[in-house]
Amino acid sequence: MSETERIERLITEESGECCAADVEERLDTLREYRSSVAGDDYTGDLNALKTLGDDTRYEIVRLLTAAGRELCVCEIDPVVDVSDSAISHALSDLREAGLVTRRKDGTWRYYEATERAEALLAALDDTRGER
Amino acid sequence: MSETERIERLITEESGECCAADVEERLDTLREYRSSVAGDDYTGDLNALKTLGDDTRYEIVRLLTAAGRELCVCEIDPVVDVSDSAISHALSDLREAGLVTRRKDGTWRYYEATERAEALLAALDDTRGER
DNA sequence: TGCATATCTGAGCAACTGTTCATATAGACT
DNA sequence: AGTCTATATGAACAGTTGCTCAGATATGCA
Repeated sequence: MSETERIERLITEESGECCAADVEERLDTLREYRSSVAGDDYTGDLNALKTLGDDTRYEIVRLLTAAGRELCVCEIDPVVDVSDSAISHALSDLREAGLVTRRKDGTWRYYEATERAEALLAALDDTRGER
Repeated sequence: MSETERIERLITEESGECCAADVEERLDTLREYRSSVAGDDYTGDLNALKTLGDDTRYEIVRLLTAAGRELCVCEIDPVVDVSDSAISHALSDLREAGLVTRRKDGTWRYYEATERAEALLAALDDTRGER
């Protein structure tokens, strides 16, 4: 059973009849949707989602936005329950994904959530409980 | 080097001086941020992010929103380059995460992106290229 | 009832990911 | 220079994840 046949069957059921041209047209439309997606570069989007979609990193970003200000690494350590090293790794990943920014001050490092991170959390907040 | 000492050192540098009460206050504030985060149930948020943060599933959701209408599984199959089974798994995960809805019609299954999925993609679109 | 088709489900495996431990870097002070 | 401290980095390992393959559902129709 080829995909062409399945689409043909679908169109027949939907519209009562279907010729080869209809199948081609439908496939073209689908490929167009696909290429409009693949055309742009969504590597950054995916990276942001992958990065934020981890318990530790998500918790850190929530903490930063709850604080509403930049936090020093040493302020994050006592409230997030993994090793200093894990937090450092997490912050580094978040920064690379464009979800936090870093400011140096002496040996201290201050991290703050970016607009992108806040936009994603807001999108989640706005749609919680939907189905 | 305890975390208390590190916070004490930070406050001293920030404000010139620091007593035990200052340290406690700062830690309380941080724990408050933390509990305001841990208090709510973000399981669903995390699940949505984890689920959307995968190449195949992301591509399917982008395809659905590009289409702007529900699509039959047989319309997704020909343009997404994994097995039927993988697509079925992906759609099932997306549905469980509240990112797509399903409508049955005979043996056909139509899937459509939810508001939540659209909100997340919009957040990404609105903040692309930021730093 | 029996067959064909559309989609789903579970097992198994290769690939990836997050954590910790050990160690490195870099700034501040002596 | 040497030391102390804050954070970062790399390797290694355990746990997780996504894919395919094989087989199961379930709907429509003869």
